[in-house]
Formats: sequence, C-alpha cells, structure tokens
Amino acid sequence: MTALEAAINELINCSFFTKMTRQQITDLCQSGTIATSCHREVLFQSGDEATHFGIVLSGAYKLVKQTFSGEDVIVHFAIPGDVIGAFIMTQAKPTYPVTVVAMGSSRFLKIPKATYLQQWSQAPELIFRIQNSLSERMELLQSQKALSKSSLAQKVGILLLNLKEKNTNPDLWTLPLPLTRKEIADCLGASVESVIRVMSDWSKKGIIATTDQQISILKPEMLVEEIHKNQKEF
Amino acid sequence: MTALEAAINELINCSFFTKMTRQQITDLCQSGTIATSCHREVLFQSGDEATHFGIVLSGAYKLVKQTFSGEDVIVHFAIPGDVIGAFIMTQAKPTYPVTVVAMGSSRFLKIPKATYLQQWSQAPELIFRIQNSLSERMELLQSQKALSKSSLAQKVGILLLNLKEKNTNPDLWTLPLPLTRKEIADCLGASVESVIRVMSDWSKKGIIATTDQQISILKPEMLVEEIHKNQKEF
DNA sequence: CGTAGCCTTGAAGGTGATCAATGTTTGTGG
DNA sequence: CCACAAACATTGATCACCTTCAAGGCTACG
Repeated sequence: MTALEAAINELINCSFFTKMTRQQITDLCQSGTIATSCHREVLFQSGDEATHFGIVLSGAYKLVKQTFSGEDVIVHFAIPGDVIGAFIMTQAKPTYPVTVVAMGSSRFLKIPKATYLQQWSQAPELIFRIQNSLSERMELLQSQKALSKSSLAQKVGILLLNLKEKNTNPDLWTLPLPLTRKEIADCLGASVESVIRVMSDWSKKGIIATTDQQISILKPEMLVEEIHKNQKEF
Repeated sequence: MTALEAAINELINCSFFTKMTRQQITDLCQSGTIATSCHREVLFQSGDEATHFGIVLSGAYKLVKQTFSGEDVIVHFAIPGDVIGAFIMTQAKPTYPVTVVAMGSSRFLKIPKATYLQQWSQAPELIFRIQNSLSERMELLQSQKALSKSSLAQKVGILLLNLKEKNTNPDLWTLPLPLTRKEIADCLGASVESVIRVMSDWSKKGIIATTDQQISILKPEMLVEEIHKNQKEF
C-alpha cells in the first residue's frame, strides 16, 4: 500500500518518532489506514466504541465535548503529529470520550486497537512518550483552568499565544490551524460576540490580522501588553 | 520498618493494587517512607524537582496551581488510594507541576523515583492502571471545562455530587474529605462569597448540611433538581 | 438565488466579583 | 487560663463584565 508508505515517510520527521527506524515505525502503523476528512467531517463520535486510535497527518482536528444544554466545548486542538486516542486503548472496552471533527480538509492515520496492544504497549519508550504527551495536555487544561478568574481578553490572548507556540518554526507568527471566532469562543467557554469584540479591537489596533480564518499575530509585544493591562494588582 | 509494613497492609485493599500479592506490593514500595502531614502542610512544592511520587494513605491532599495574580486554583482533590506524581516520573528531570497541600492531618507513602523506574515501569499492568487513572482525571477536567457556561449553582452542585461519587460506600452521602467554602471556590474559579450564597441557600432548604467542614448531601433528589432548575432550554 | 456559515454591531440585562463589615471558631503564646 | 491572631463563615451594597437578543452584511456553495 503506497499511501501508507508515504504517510510513514511523513512520520519520520514527526517529533513523536524521533530516533526510530523506518522499520520500527512501519511496525507501529501495522494495519493502519489513511482517513481523509473534509471540513467539519466527524472522525470519531463521542460515546462510540473506540476501535482505533491514530495520528494527525495534515490539517487539524478539534476534540469536542457536548454540554447537556447542547452547546459545544472544545477540549483540544490537534495538529499534525498529535496522537489521538492512544491512552484509552489500554481500557478493556474503551469508548471515545470526545467527538473528533476535522477543521478544513485533513488526513489522519487510523490504527486499530490490536496494533496498539501488540506493538505500542510493548515498547516502554513509546509508552513514556504517550504519557508525556498526555501530561502535556493535562498541563494545558490545568493552566486554562487557572485562567478562570481572568478577563476574556486575557483568555483569548493566552490562547492565541499558546497556539502560536505549537508552530515548529518559532519565527512563524501565523497560527498553525484555521480558527473561527465561534471555535475560540467554544474553547474558552465564552460567547461568539464577546470574542469578536475583543478580537476586532485588536485588529483595529493592528495587533492581529485574520485572512481566511488564518490568524496572525502582528505585534506580539503589544498582545502581551494587552494581556497584562487589565490585570489586577496582587 | 514496621510502619511501612503497616502501610502495605492498608494498600492491599486499595483498588489500584487489586489482584497483587503482598510481595509484589512490597517490591513496588521499595525504599518508601511514610510522610505524615498536618493541616495545610506542603507535601510537594510546584516547580521543585520531582524526586518522589506516592500514594495517599489517609486524610486528603489538594493539588493547587498558583495564578500570576497570586490566587490559588485547585486542580484536583486526592483521597486515600490516589496515586500522585507517578506519570511525570518518566521524564528525564521532572518538576512537580502543582503544589500538594494536606487537608487536615494526612499520611502519604512517599516512594523515590528510582523505584518507579526499576519496579513500576517494568510492570505493564501497572502502567495501564496509571494511564487509566490519568485519563480519568483528564475526563474530570474536561467535564469541568464543559461546565464553563453553566451557572455557579450548577457548578457547585455537580462538584458535590462528583466528590460524593468518590466514596467507596455508595450509600454514604457525606463527602470523603473536609472542605471549606474557599476551597470549593478555588476549585471552581469563583469567589468565596458567591459559593457561600449558593450553599447557605441550600442549607436553609435542608438540601445539604455542614458540620465541622464535613459536607453531607441530605436530599440528593432536590440537589439534582436545583442543578437542572436554572438550566437553559435547548 | 437561496441557504448556511461566519463576522459584526448595538442595546439591555443579569450573574457574579468586589468591597466592607461582622461573627465564629481554632490555635497559640504570655 | 486568658488574650489575641488567624482562618473560616456570613451578609449587604454596588458595579463591571459578559451574555443574551436582535438585526444586518458578507462569502461560499449547491
């Protein structure tokens, strides 16, 4: 299967697989298939039995939770190289805890649970890396929780800076994924209108710019300043 | 060391170690020491190098993050049987991501990092369990995030019900740890006063009762009703 | 050419934060 | 054993921030 081989070539450069041989990676992707998702297509549905996990190859996916009042809450943004669903594979009969939705057309390497149990769980190094990426995501959630008392402007600003940090190239000030205001609002637990008010203020000041849902931070220092501005003294 | 042996006897009943022999558990606790903390004593300090991890034996601990404006945010409540700090042991030079503080006088089995690397990381079953408990905590954080748009009353109510669920005995309607209003506020990102307003309202209605920081849910159905009451229609 | 998704702006209103004051309990040291 | 400090609980008044509601414009797409 040449498509799979091509995907493996992409993975060699992925930080998750550093210091691994081509053969090792091939073993880890055994029985893997490439899923191509178009914009807003659902990859995994929350509550469904988790038969596969995998790795984002291109594009981006959002991990969404539904509230009982029908609203969406975005729990995580996954970009190329991110592993999704690996850490629930160890459960006896796992179900996806979140819904995974494509943001723009994206590709995903889908690997069956059996491969995890046979290949991944046998490699201690790999388990360490999964645990580390999980604890990183945990860290992110916790630091977001720590912002609960901050103003909306601070939350938005810090979210933008965090997403910017995900760029492999630190000089690139455009966020690595397309993002609507609604998605930012869903991620922060705010209303679209409020997010728009904050961001259009910044656009007018020339701090940020949006072209075709690609957000760029034009003046990082001014953004940091805006974040600290509304800060309470200690 | 008899104290350690006594602690191991306690651990045999702990769900984390089910189906393990006494000898196995003893190996896992190699070089472990019992730390007794008095109320508000710091067990681990955020930012310090993580040389130990361990298990709560009795009492309770809170995992706290500091905001830059000096406020506390409680990330997790740990009760007997909970494993703390295990999943960062795989990092090269880990630092504690949170501060761990005793709630009332508590005891903790402190195990050095070396024991993790030698004993724990070699046992696949154990790694699964750590991953599972980690993903459980992740779930909890995510579902809390999903409440961000709810009213404060809903957040408090659901927190109380969640904590009640931690009781090993499902018929026990007293929360398994002493809790001040400030701690509830710190956990929810709210102000003490607001939490008090919600809870004293419920106290007057006879839904909950507090004696000596032990909170009891007297009328679960009415609490659930209160949670759903202020709900927006879909 | 109409629908759907996204962005924007304004006005009104409410929830919860903040500030201030006071009572209660607990622990500590003279 | 008492006095005092520190932590915790409570209540009321005020007000800022953000949500909600309503309306309109823009672009893409079948």
